Amino acid sequence: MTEKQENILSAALTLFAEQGFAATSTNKVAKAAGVSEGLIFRHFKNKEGLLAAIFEMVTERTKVILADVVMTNDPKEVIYKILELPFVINPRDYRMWRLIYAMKWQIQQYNTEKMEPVKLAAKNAFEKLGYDNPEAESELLLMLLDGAATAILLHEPRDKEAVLLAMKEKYKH
Amino acid sequence: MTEKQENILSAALTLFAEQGFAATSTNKVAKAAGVSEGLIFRHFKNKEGLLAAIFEMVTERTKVILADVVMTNDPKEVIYKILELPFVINPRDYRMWRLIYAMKWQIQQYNTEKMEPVKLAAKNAFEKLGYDNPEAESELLLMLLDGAATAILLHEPRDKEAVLLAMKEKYKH
DNA sequence: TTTTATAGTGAGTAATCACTTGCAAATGTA
DNA sequence: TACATTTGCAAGTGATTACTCACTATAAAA
Repeated sequence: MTEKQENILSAALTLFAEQGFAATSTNKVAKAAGVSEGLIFRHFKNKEGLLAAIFEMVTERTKVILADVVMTNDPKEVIYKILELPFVINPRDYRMWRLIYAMKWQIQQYNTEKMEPVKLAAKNAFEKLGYDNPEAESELLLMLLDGAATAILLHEPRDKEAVLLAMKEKYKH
Repeated sequence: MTEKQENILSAALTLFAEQGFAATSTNKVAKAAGVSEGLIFRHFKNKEGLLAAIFEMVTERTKVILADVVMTNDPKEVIYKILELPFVINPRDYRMWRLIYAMKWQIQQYNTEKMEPVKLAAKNAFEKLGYDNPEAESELLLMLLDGAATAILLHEPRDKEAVLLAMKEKYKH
């Protein structure tokens, strides 16, 4: 991976996240990355290939982040760790997550699959804790996770700490 | 509002929701609506004007839907009605909501303002019920609402009824 | 009847789109 | 050194883009 390749990926990630994939021309990406437009196609074949490369990068990162949750044994800790996820995102990664969340509405497969192991871990935790309907509870937890992440990425709630506390409260017993 | 104007708005709504605003050409909209391309610009000035007209339509509809929640007095009923919102969406309105939720990531102002009265009603309800931090609780409730709506619009959870039940359970006391 | 206004068309327009090509410079590798 | 490969650029390509313009159709008002 040369420096210019990285520049292209970084510029594309920013622009795709800010303006959307379709609204971002390869010309804009090239200018933002400080390279010729042709180089994008040399390295990534076409515009979709560029998006695919970004998603590959993203998938690797998310695997690392989510691994900790899935490997946890204590059921209550699993739930708490899932709830904490959106609150411990590194602000440097915001553009990455914004891209993922925005693309969800255009491309289906990318997001749901990625969270499947988390959902399974949650379901398992709820089973261990004796919840009435672990399947529904895990579905609900992922909805909450999604909603919290959206709020943080879009309008940064005033008192994040208090919101997290209120969330955990709902899963005390 | 002539029939062709309505056709344009309806076709644009569908296409914008399915493929995104930027990825939908005015040519496509005209063909789907069965009118000449020029007519779009006669009635809506430009492509953004078309989007603005759609959002105006949408804003009127949401006002009607949300009015019922805001006018409710009993605090527990307010919370339940907010939670139920995503579950009682008319499937015919799915494309409308998908467009709104997708556009959230490109245009900021449209969505947050619209939910402000709901958030206020929720905060008021939590205050009446003696919750520790009504501000944080109302923020959390809106996150949950957002997450639930997203799940329903994107991948239609298996047992919606059970999820709603689990949600209400969290606000029993 | 003439005028005015609105609704609608279809063929343009310049600009921008994703993408290709030919060629030069840099970088390995023997 | 010589040669092969990769990296990079500039200048293209045809297709598509949002939008304009000159024009017609309909119909109500003057």
